Amino acid sequence: MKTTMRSTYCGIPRMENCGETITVCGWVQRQRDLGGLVFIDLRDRTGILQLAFDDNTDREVFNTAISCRSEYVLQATGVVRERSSKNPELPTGDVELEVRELEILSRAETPPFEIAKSSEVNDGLRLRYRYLDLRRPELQKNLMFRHKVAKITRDYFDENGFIEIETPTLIKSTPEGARDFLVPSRIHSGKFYALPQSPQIYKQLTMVAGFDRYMQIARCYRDEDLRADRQPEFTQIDFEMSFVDMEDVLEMAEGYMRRLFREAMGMEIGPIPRLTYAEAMSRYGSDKPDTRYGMEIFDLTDIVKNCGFGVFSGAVSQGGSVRGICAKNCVSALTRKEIDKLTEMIKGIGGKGLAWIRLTEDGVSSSFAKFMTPEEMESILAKAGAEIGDVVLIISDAKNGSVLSLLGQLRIEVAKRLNLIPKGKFNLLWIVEFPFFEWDEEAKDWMAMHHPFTAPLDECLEYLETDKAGVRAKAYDLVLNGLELASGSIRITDPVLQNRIFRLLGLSGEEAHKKFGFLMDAFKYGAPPHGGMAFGLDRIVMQLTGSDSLRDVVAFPKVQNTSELMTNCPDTVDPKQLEELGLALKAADKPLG
RNA sequence: GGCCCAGUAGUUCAGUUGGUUAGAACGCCAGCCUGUCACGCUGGAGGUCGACGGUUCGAGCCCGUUCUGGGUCGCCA
Repeated sequence: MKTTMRSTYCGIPRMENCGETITVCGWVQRQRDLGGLVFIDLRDRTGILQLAFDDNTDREVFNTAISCRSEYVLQATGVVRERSSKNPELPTGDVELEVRELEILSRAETPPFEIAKSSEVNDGLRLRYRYLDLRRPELQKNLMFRHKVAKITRDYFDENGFIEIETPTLIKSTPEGARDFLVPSRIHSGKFYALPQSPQIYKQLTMVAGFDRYMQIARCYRDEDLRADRQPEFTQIDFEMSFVDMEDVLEMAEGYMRRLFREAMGMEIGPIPRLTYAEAMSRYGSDKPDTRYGMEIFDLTDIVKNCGFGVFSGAVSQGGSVRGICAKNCVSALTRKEIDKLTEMIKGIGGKGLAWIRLTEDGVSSSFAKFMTPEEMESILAKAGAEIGDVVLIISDAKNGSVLSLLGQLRIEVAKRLNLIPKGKFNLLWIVEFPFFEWDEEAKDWMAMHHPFTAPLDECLEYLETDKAGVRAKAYDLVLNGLELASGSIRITDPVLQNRIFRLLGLSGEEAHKKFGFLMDAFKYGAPPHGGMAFGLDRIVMQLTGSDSLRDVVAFPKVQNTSELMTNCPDTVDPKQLEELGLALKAADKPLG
């Protein structure tokens, strides 16, 4: 084979290059054989260039062109010339390459699916042939954008004095929160490493070590089930700073977002608004609200606490609440049938039902009006701000938290169904003052909502023991269009306070020492106050590219059952490997075959 | 672990109440064609209807089980 002597990319040539001799390499997007005339669209990661062959073309070159099929890899040398009929669809559409030399570098079988711009092919098939799927311009664009985001990220943190430090990926398992992926040790038979869920502890130790500002684009692993916005292995933009409090971290993160939007998107963003967790929950029923649309939650508890509708008054008397949302100008879209579907959805996620009021030109219809006095209905509509054309949806439950989270999900569902979500809009939002503790119904105990190294707000220190529900943390999330983009906190550096927290979380001194002793020890030797956060790189890229799934921004993603279809992993291993590790598999519960 | 959706040609899909030899478009192969760019025209090949079992005189269609893929709840400190 000839040595490759590419002089430029396919997407580059323009009118001003006419007359230049160039060499391009790429894949055949399409070959058009018109008889005495052949065109080949040659594609590389930068775009498409038309190769032209006619009766001035060398006979042998012409015959080679005729034999070219889709996805052959070619090297073509020729002269750039103006086209006699131009193609406004292509950036290179004013020119073509008058080919003098053509080499087939590699032939290709007919691919299992077309490498088309908008090919709607079964996901499984695409993933089995991911290397072909990745030839599609959208995916190439996404991954190149991802590279750009990573580049901007490193530049930003570097310019702000951060040092990228790699932390280990074979670490000690700390079975709290998400499940760890485990890696058996050969040398220490019966012992295991874990893959990190985040570099949390190590990055804190870099602070103790005096690096002052750390960052890492770090691969992280969680052995939990997948979602469209969740992969078992993912990438965090992780950073940590010493001698700071919350404001400093938020400012650094905000600067990063401003830089990213400016350089990657060409957009200027203003100051990022803040909501407390409590406010976010009561207004949006979510700790990651999508503020691109309104439909905020309002409270009807006081109005209906003594009303004749038992469902409402009963919920209130059991300590619960009655709240609603108002869908403006949706009465024609939200038919009785549509509301029935929403009711089903609410029941599917643990709700008891959905009460509604529809305000049409012909009057008010409602699922519960007959139980209410006219004055009560009047007050409800006033509170809802409802006018003709609106639909009010109301949920009651004996548990406040359930009412809010159900309405939060309903709000999203209604917005999706009615297309209320504006496109091309990026709403960033800080959520601050997260609760420190979270009641775990299953364990019947208080757990750390963020992680146990999170510092409580100074003013909450006095009632850590007495009012756990009221303790708030120096923890913060950054939300973009209803998706959690980043999360972080100021850490505890006082060993006394840390031990107090461990006790409150039900960790004995002994247990805490076994799990985190090295961190506690480290803090004895001069720990600077520090804090930081971590962004989800995959999620940032997903949002900024307008992708619906992480799969569109990860080169080789896993599917829902956490396997990877191209390489077919996970897979069984040789018994010899197991033996070396001192592992034996339990017999399958069900006989095979 | 639960729930919902999908699976018919290489791909995307249609397929009537269960009734003859399962169709279309694109792709593929062959021939023709000098300005195409989703080239055009003519012809052709290509199917275990995801798999297994059941009901029936007869199943792509009905029933059961199962596999695969997607979404989601649980889960994700």
